[in-house]
Amino acid sequence: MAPYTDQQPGEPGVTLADRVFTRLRNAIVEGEIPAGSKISEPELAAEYGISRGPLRDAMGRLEACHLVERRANVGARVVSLSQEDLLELYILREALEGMAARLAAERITEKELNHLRRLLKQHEQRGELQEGIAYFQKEGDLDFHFRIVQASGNQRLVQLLCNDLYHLMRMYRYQFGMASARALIAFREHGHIVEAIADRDPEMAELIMRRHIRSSRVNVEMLFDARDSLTRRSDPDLSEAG
Amino acid sequence: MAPYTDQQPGEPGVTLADRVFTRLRNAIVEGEIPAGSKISEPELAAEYGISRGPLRDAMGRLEACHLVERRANVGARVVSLSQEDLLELYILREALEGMAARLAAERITEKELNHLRRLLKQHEQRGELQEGIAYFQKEGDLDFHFRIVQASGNQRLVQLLCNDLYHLMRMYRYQFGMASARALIAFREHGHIVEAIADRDPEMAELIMRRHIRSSRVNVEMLFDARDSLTRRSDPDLSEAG
DNA sequence: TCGGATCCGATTGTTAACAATATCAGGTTA
DNA sequence: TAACCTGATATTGTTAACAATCGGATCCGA
Repeated sequence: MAPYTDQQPGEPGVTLADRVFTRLRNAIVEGEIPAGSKISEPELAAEYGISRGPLRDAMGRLEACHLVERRANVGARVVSLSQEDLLELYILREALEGMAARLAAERITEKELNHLRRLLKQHEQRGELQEGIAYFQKEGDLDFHFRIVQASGNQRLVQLLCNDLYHLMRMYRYQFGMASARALIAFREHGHIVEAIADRDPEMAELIMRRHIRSSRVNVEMLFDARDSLTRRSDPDLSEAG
Repeated sequence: MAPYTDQQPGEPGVTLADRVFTRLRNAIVEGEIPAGSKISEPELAAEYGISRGPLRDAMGRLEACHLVERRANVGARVVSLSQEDLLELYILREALEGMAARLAAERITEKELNHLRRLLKQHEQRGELQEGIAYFQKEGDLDFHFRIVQASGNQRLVQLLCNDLYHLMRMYRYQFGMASARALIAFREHGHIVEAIADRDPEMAELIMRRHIRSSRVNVEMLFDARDSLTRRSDPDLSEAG
């Protein structure tokens, strides 16, 4: 299981609300509860065999990590992912992970560095890259980014990226299924990032990390544009309807 | 009232939990409820004239913005601010607001630009700067940063900075009372930032904003170091005790 | 036929009582 | 004396019932 998912599914997790929160988050991220769908409190409570109290608690936390949206006296819905929002996420990651790479280059330990190298080697040997799909879908990519952020030593950075943003990224991947020819390129860029960090070159590490994430964003942007023009061609209504 | 506080104190705010959340957040940020103090649910509930349900809801939200920390079956405490944590916050701001300045330089409207210029002029005319204290304490500083972030047009950036980080910054200011000789310098730097944005120079805008925030951080760091060496001299225990 | 008011049903927000857990004081034993 | 166990107490987590609000269907009038 990915290191940034803070709990095994079966693991206790002190309180009822804790456990339900973790289960719900997984269910939402992996699409088991569809994006944009309404969530009924009594229904879900019954399904999980608890009362509405702890469920509402869990819902509150899900709202805090932007996985559900609530309106008073109306109810909660799973967030519906938009292209614009995904692009905004990439902007945030560019800023935050760029800084994380810089800090990592300053403070990383030899042990963490070796972890990183081993991770890259694993990715290489698994032969996942040639197939293209796996690197993104199996979240080897996020694993890598996660370790860099941890190496930054900035707890607030770790917390923000790993508790909120990465789960959202995972959700987008499950929903949009982002496989692309960039897998191999991305893998090579990861190598360059590790090199810069190993060289203790903060400037370079930040620069490459930012370029890396920006390239991902541009790639996604192009995919969206392509898809948009396709759907527009097959749904001619959209281009004229008033 | 500062534009990033999303609600007037007396304003309804649809639900009980909403109102209590806002009131509690203010009380904590302004130090009315002291940092590090334990929070008793029954006690607070009685004080605010509500039951524990909505109070717990509010507490959950406060936990989400890192203003209180909870441990299951033990209780909640107001966060206790540490120097390390404040420095971490500055790192985050450097990354995020640097990016915000870059985006603002790309997309700001003339209207927003005029707002910014007017704000600076107000700060100048009020003569708050000469006294040094006011610019930070009265939050003219945060008002300025807030507008830049808004001009970035990135909703996620806005949300993250204005709902969480700025409230924490305010809390630090109330608690540590950060007045410094940097007020006048900071004001001039704000001017340079607006210039870069007005020139539509994203690279420069980000550079200056980052340098601006980093200078604040270094300044705070020096203040801490000075204070530490002082207390160490007057509390000789600390330097030897095992 | 269309627009709007009104009622009904369902859902959410709130409350108060109940259960489970941790803290702390006191006593016991090595 | 110190460490450990034990029980009382208070606090939190959980539950189920109650109140308030919203959305939609129905009915009425123009």
